[in-house]
Amino acid sequence: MVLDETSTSTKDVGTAHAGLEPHAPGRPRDEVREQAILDAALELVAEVGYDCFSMDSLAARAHASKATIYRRWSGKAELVVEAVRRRNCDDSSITPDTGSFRDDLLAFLTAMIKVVAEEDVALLAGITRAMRLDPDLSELMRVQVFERKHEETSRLVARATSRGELPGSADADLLHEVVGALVLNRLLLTGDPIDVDFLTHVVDDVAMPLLHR
Amino acid sequence: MVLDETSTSTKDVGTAHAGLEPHAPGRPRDEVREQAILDAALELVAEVGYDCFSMDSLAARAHASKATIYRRWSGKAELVVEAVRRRNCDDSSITPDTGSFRDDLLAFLTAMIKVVAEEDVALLAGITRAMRLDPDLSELMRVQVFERKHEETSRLVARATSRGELPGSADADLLHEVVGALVLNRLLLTGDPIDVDFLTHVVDDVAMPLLHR
Amino acid sequence: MVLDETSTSTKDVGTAHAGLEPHAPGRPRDEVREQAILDAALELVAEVGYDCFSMDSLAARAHASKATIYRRWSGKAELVVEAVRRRNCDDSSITPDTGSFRDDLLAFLTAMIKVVAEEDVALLAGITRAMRLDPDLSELMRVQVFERKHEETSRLVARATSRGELPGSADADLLHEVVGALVLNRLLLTGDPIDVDFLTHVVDDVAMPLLHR
Amino acid sequence: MVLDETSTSTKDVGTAHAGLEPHAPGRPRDEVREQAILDAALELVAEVGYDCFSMDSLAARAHASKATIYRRWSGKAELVVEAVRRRNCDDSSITPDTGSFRDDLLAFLTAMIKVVAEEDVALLAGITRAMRLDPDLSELMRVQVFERKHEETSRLVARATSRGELPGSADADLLHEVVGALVLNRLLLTGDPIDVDFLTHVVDDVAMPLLHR
DNA sequence: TCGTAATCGAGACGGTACGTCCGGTCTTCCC
DNA sequence: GGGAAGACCGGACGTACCGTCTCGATTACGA
Repeated sequence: MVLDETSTSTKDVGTAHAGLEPHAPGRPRDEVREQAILDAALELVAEVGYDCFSMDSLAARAHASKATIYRRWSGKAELVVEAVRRRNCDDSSITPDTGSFRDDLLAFLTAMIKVVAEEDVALLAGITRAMRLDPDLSELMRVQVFERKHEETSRLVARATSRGELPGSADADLLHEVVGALVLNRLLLTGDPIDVDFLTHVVDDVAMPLLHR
Repeated sequence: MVLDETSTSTKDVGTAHAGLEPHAPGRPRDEVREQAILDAALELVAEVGYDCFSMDSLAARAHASKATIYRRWSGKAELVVEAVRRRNCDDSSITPDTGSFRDDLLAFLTAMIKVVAEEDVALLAGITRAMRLDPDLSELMRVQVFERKHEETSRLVARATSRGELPGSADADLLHEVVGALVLNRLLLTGDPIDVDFLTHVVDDVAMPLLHR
Repeated sequence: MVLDETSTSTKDVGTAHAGLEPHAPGRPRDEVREQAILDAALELVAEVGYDCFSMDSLAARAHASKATIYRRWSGKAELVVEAVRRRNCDDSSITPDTGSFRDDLLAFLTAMIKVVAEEDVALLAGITRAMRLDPDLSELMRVQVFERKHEETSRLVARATSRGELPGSADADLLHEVVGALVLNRLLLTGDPIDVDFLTHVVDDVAMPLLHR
Repeated sequence: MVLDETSTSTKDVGTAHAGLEPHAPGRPRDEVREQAILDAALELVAEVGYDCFSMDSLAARAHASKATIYRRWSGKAELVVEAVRRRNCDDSSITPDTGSFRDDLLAFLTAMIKVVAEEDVALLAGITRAMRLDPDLSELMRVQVFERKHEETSRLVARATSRGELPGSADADLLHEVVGALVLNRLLLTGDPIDVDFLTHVVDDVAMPLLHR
């Protein structure tokens, strides 16, 4: 399975190199256990932070033994990175189309917030320091949490431009940068809630003016 | 001085009721040691993060005994909070006046960056998770790092408005929010350098358009 | 052998109830570590003395963690005593046979002194206080240092009695008690050297008169 | 300097060897404090034992500062020794005279035991190690605890000799050595109680036979 | 009547060791 | 292979004592 490729991560020793493997001796690993461990890892990072989460507590929460964990990953860092990478990405958020770019953007942001909220911000807060030490983890996290929305933002802007709602100079990248920054600012620094009022403020006071020149 | 008010922090017993205090018996606490400990604490939080810094390493770095530390603070949390609160705030940054609001803003941001940079971002990253658990610490940190610039930003905008450079509708609070968010975004999430190019981008692509409507 | 009984000392839980023990769960204790710790303890006691040796230095020298040490022994005293108890007891001191009881006794005491000397007296002095708090410890130490010689003393006296050198009333226990006491007196109280002159004095002025009535 | 004289303390109680001493400048030491400290030290040793009593607790109980203590004695051992040395030696133990040497000796030992018991043995045990490091201390302790009885023993023996109860060869020194050793042996090593049975054993099985040849 | 100098109680100081606990890893059982 | 249990090393924890130092206050001289 390709799964092995991902799971063994970076320093994969190259065990599963074919596909017709005659089936390794002994009992095969339980994929269910693997996923349970990764899920528990994400929960714990969100709850207590990267530095403070222990393999003991992970084992307890995932109902797995520490031996089972260390059989798959070499340590905490590798485990967390893979957990972040494999997060369930149900980007089922269909780009809305209300006919008005402003309303589309507001709807999109509202939907996004539901996904990012609490869950991600805790993860982000828990992993902030680790990110500063590991550029790969940093990049991964950034892409995971924010970059996914980039493409959709571009789609939204392009559609509005083609409809003549926005001028050709409208910069989707800038929009993405600024909106993302404002959201992050609330999430990590001020701690104020991310609600409809805030999003309306973002859209009307920042996004729209910027896109119209 | 108000400083005394703040410095005696949380557990101020309220002894200092005048200035003629009858003076406690025994050898007085050494303020120098206190400051050395707080300084070392900030360094350590910046270097290894809140969760990973140990009282032993703090004692070693501050050339203090653990007893001396525990005599003043009950534990790590209390100590770090006070360390953050008492940081040296040499806000000697005189508001620049080049005649052009754009240049003033750019100069101001450039100066600000020199202060915030590295020093604060490491502290911020180290303390991010702790902030989520302690709203007071969060608020403290926010004020410490960002809020101080709020007033100065307002001054800048007011001057430009009175000179007719900016319209009366120019919103200094909005400017502060957006600029701060963009900087934070770079500091914590993307990790890209905060240089002149970036600040020019912020001023010309975001700040100026927003202020002119 | 009964030796095992004694060796597990005080806190023997009594698990070894046959040989088919159902076996404790988890990783078994490492006998090698145990021995390494005991060896290091004896070295340290010899080098810096009982009271100047710290559990930290012991852990460092034995390349063991303090947890490993405290898992087995409750403290320094208990540990050192077991180290002493388990040290290789090359009681190879063959009972001498010169044909004369007096000379046999003198030779025996001389040999004994070489073993007990310095090494044990320092330990004895260091542990005296601990002995007063823990009767088991006291008994252990007493047996270690003095009781071993009891049997041999008895043998010596029995042989002399059967040869007609000593009257049937000769009391080996009394001999052992008095001689041991005199030696201890010098070791701990007066500090005078335990040399041939002293031993001769003990034999001629005390032991012989007592045995002959 | 006279300072050295006073500061070396221990072995020099009566510096006031005339009354015309040039007199040191500054405030003279308070003899009352000195005695209060020594008294408190003896109390503490009796209550918690030599090794469990701390200089802090001593300072607290004597209402003295640690500086005051360390100004006079260099450490715990020296202090305790002086406390012992200076304690009220109501050697009022009138040498008994029952008409029989055996009964006199037994009565004397019984009286002696009451004095030495518990109080001294704890001190002895606690200080054993310190004694090994400081010969002066050792000698002091030895004289304090045992030597005082030497003279009385001699008197007893002399009287019995003159009465014809004991042969002229009776050796009082030997008696003192052996009896002292046997008592010490019980006190420190075996821990068995020092009761009438034991003293009778000492007198009848050891002392009497030795004195009669 | 001062000034000097050493005392006093109180307690902070840097260190060191304590015994406990936890984290990450390894090692044994048994299924 | 998998789970459970627990030993392993390392190291941080907070406490206690050590012996020294530093306060302000006190106390005796000698000027």
